[in-house]
Amino acid sequence: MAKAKPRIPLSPELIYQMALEQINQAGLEKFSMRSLATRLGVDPMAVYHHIPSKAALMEGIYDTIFGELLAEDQPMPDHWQDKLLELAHRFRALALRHHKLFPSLIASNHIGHNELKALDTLLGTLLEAGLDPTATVQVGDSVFALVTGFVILEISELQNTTPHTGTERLESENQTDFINTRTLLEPLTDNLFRNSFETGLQLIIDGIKVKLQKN
Amino acid sequence: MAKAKPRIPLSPELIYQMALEQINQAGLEKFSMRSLATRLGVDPMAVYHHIPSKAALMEGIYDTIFGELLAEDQPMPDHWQDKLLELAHRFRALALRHHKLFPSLIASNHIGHNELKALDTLLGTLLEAGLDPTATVQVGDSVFALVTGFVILEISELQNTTPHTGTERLESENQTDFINTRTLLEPLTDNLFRNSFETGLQLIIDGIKVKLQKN
DNA sequence: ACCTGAACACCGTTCAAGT
DNA sequence: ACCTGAACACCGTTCAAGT
Repeated sequence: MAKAKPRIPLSPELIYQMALEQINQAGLEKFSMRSLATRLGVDPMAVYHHIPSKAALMEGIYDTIFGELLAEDQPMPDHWQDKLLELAHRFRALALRHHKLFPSLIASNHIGHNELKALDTLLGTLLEAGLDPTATVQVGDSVFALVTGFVILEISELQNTTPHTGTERLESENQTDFINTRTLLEPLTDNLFRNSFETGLQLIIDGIKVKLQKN
Repeated sequence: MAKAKPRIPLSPELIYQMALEQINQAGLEKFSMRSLATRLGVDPMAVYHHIPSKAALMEGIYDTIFGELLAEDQPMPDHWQDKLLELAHRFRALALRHHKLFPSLIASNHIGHNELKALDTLLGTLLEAGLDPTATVQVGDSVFALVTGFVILEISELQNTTPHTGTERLESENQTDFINTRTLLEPLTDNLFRNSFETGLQLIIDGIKVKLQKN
């Protein structure tokens, strides 16, 4: 439990890193400016000399993890479809890696530098595909919405430790209700959202192709 | 500022209603068990005799607002495409009506009775369209993810009072960066997400049609 | 320049007590 | 049965003081 005192003096980057570690280990609920200071081996208020508020700290953390998205070793593929899939998969991997933080990131309304960079890459990819400017923005929003929605869904299940749309939840309901949900869910077992994610991406890609043919 | 004392004694339903009113007026940040009690004209701890914890209170509120989804006067249309669009539009309207609450609702991992009911209706609609069971679940997840992601995006913008993906945000960045985002966003002005939402839904509907033709 | 420590105005929740 | 009020163990943040 004892933490080594930091040889290096405090810096925003170090603080973001330590905060991230703590959230990954103990969860968001246990995370506070005070508990972070304890982990840093420092007075509760020392952090305020580097970061003005808890809100600013959170935004810094969000931007830090978004930095992982485009800083990966693998190069981006050439074709727009592959590029789109690659971006989506990286986003999903990022979200699952930081699943304790992600819901609050999504709920936050601040868009950081690195998130903007990722969005720009997405828009560029759709332009390459041949969409006109208006369509690019609208499809870009759709892709972003789909991917964001999926990771939220998936993380929500992850925390529940119940498979898919709440099978346990379902059992507490009247046996004759939710007939569709019941009959459809039972045959399926694992990797449900992974498969749905791929299906959803393909759905949008097919939709884009329909859109491209119309022009 | 003075609140009338409740003639009716406390009940979970009354508490949910008052909590919802307070959140709509003052926002989630100002909302607390203590401020709620003040509004109810009651001791801070009185609420605990009806609802065991703040977490349970929030879940109750979430379920209350989901109840609005299927309790509307208009009947559901017949054709699966119209039904899907109707459900999506109702969900969006619900989310915007309760935009101060919705991000935390999305982040919450509990699925309530009324939310499950809405999901069941969605799955039934896709079955009617002619999808097989596996496809129904996967497409259902996709629709849910898309719609959820969109309202999150839209609410996030709403709170920013900056149009779309952060135009103000963009101005604080280096002028030569984010070239795609810059050139695409400038010609567009209002109702951006509304249009993107319709485009996204059409994208998925077209994708579903492609899927149906494959069988 | 950087960190400390007391203090302020809050939280959610427990528990014994009142009616 | 239903509500109260003091108390506990926390929060984020301000500010004057230390080195």
